[in-house]
Amino acid sequence: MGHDHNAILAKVRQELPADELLSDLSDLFKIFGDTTRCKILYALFESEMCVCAIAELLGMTQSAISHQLRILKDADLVGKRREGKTIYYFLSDDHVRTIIAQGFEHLIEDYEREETT
Amino acid sequence: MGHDHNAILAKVRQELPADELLSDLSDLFKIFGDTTRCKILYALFESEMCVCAIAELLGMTQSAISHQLRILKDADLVGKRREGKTIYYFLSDDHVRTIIAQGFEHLIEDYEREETT
DNA sequence: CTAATATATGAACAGTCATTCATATGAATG
DNA sequence: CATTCATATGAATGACTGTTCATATATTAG
Repeated sequence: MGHDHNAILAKVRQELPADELLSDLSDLFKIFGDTTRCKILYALFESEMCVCAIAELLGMTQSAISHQLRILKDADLVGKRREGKTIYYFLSDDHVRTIIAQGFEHLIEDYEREETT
Repeated sequence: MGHDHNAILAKVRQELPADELLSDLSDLFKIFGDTTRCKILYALFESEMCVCAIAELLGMTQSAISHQLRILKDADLVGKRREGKTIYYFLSDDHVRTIIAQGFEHLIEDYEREETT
C-alpha cells in the first residue's frame, strides 16, 4: 500500500527526535490543554497565590484546585512555599509565560483570519 | 470557608483574560498534547508530506493519520494542497515551531534539574 | 464506465482524565 | 491535647478522545 516516498522518509527520520522525547513533549502540552490549569497558570502570572484564593478566583472546589496544582507541580511548572497553615504557589520559570504567549499569538492570528474571511 | 485575600483577587481578576479566550487557548494546547500529532507536526518541520508517507513514517494506519490531520487542519496548524490523487500537508505558520521549541527548552531544563538532584 | 489508488469519515470501543465526595494530614491556637 | 483552618489525597463517576474497522469520496488510468 502507498506509493514511493523513500527520499523524504529518510530525510525526516534523521531529524525526528526520539520517541521518548516526543512523548515527554506531548505530556508537557497535555498540561496546558485544560482550561482550569491554564487559568491557574495565568493567575500566577500576576502574583503567587494560596490554594483557597485560586479556588475562590475560579469559583471551584478547593479539592479540584489541589488536584490540578499537584499536576502542575509534578511537571515543575509551579513551585510552592509554606507560610503557617497556608501554602503559596508560584510559577517556577518563565517558559510558561513564553509558551502561553505564543499560543495567544496563534489564536489572535486565527481570529483575524476569520474576520477577513 | 477560606481566609481573606480580596486584595490579590481584585488585582488578578482584572488581568485574567475572558473565559472564552482561555478556553480557546487550552483547546489549542490540547492539540499538541498527543504524541501522534506532535510527531506529525515535527515531521512537517522538514518538508510537506502526503498522508501515506506520514503513516509509513510513524508506522500507523492511514485512517489514524487522516483523523489527526483533520484535527490539525481544523485548528489551522497545517494546510493542504492537492496534486493528483495525493494530498500534501504542510505547516501553516511558524508559531508551531516556536511553541514546540519552547516546550523543548522547558524539558531540557527539567532533564538538567534531575541530573543535578 | 471500471479498476485502482489516495484520502476521508462515521460508528464503536477502550483508555484517559477532571471533578466530586469523603476523609486524611499538618499547622496554629487556646 | 482538642479544635479549627488550609491543604492533600484516594476512590468513584461521567465525559472525552485516539484508534480501529468498514466504508465512502475523489482522482487517475485503461
